[in-house]
Amino acid sequence: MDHLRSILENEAPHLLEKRSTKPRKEGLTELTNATQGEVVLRFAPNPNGPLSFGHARGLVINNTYREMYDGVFILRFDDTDTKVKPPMLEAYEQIVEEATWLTGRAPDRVVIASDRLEHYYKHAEQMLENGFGYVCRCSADAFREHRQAKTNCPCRDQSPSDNLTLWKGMLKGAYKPGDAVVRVKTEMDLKNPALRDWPALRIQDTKAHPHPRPEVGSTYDVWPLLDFQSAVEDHLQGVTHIVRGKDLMDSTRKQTLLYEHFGWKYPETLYWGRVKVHEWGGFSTSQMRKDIEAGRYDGWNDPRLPTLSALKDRGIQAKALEQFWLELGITQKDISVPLATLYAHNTKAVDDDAPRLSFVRNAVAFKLEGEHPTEVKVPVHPNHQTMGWRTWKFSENAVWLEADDIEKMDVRLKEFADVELHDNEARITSIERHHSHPVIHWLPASHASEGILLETKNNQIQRISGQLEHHTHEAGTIVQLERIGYARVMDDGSLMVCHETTDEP
RNA sequence: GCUCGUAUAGUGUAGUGGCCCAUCAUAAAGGACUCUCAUUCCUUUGACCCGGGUUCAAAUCCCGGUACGAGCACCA
Repeated sequence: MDHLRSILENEAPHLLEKRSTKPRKEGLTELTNATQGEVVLRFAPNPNGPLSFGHARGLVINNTYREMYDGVFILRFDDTDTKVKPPMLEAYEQIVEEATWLTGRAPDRVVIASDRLEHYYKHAEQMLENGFGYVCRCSADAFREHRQAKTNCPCRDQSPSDNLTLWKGMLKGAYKPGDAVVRVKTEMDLKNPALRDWPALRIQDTKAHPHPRPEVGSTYDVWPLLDFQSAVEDHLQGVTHIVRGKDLMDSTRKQTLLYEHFGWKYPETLYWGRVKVHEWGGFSTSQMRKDIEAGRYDGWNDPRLPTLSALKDRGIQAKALEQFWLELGITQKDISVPLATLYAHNTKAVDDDAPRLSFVRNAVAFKLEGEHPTEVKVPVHPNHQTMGWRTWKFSENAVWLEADDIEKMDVRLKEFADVELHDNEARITSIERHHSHPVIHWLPASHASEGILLETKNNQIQRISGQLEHHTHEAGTIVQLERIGYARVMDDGSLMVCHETTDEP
């Protein structure tokens, strides 16, 4: 082999040159059967809480396809469970706002499932009339045995008119939750047990568990299950492509069977795998809700929580989230990603516009000794002088230094002077930079006030007090604290570290 | 248990039989620039789960194994 190579090197070196590599695919993979301008996509969260980090994937991917194909993006609230995962009234509005923030535009259409029960009823009736659905009065346990044994349950052979009568009974409240359910007829010997005569609508006690939307409240007792509601709604809205988690694969199969009964064409479907974040592990809206109610967290935008609002409050940009999710793309692999990747995107999104600011943690006062100018000018941003200058005038010779820095004897006060430190005195040895002393950040007492820096570390919120440079940045501005990192100015004037760090276990 | 799905550097990802001694990002290490431990730039390290088969040719196709994940709810 080596011999051959040496021959080639002499005789035909061009054969050894690396050929140019295939261009790397840009953006998301093409959708199958997609026509420009005719793609309809939807993202359907349960409004049982505000959006979390994981939801951002659905929003970003669907919205990106919408842009690629000049299509329609529907935000749909699948709020058909009032007991196990009850919707939260405030979440409806918040989710629309968060989706708009993340994608940079409002959804083309907002659909609320609980507004559309009549449509689902109508299709349930069609199903019963045409004999591909039936009202089943078996208990869940009894049916489970039929499912396992591949045997028909006694209700399966009822005539359409019997089914319709029973259905009217369901609507009138003749049955309690669990006593009757509408099933879609498939085959009881299908290979996948999950698909066998799956349930489409059930009864919920909305007196005990009213729907939180006042216009719905306790009006209805018969509610569709996700597989049915989603399938019918996708058809009604003309959805052409569905991108969703692979946990819903069986749902697709169930729904395809239903579509065949109705004679509809099922949308093209793409799946992604499960995503975990190293720092958070798994997370669920229901669990977060419990923890908040138990007082373990301080509301939905507690910085320790992986909600979109918490991320936003910490200064994570919509652009960074978008880049992050697009980079992961759509694979069915279950993955675990570090937050560092998100932070890298966020740094890129934020750095150019982040004014520099000095924050001296655990500040220690020093007296300045020696000749020096009466003011110092430091740039707002070292790479963009157009952003202006910060001017610090000395009204007294007092400066603040960080506790961790004062162990060093000789330091360079950034942009100012070389000093020697001892006994809370900082003696100026030179204004020009003569030595390679470590450069530290600092503040003149006349330009600093008490400040608080908030940082989440190891799932704890830490409040670090110190001296903060005077500034006029509005709440919401992302600044860079010199030698510390990016932080967001909060409403109360404190600063929140954007990119949390975790100690190695 | 049954059903379905997935396996490429530490983490993600590109790759659809020959442009592959495998792409890009991120992380790590080193360096340049810099009056920040920032930004920017450069360099280096580092991977096709295992075993068979098909083929002139396999990361790519087929079979088997293994690992991981999901579904088997009158949740979404």
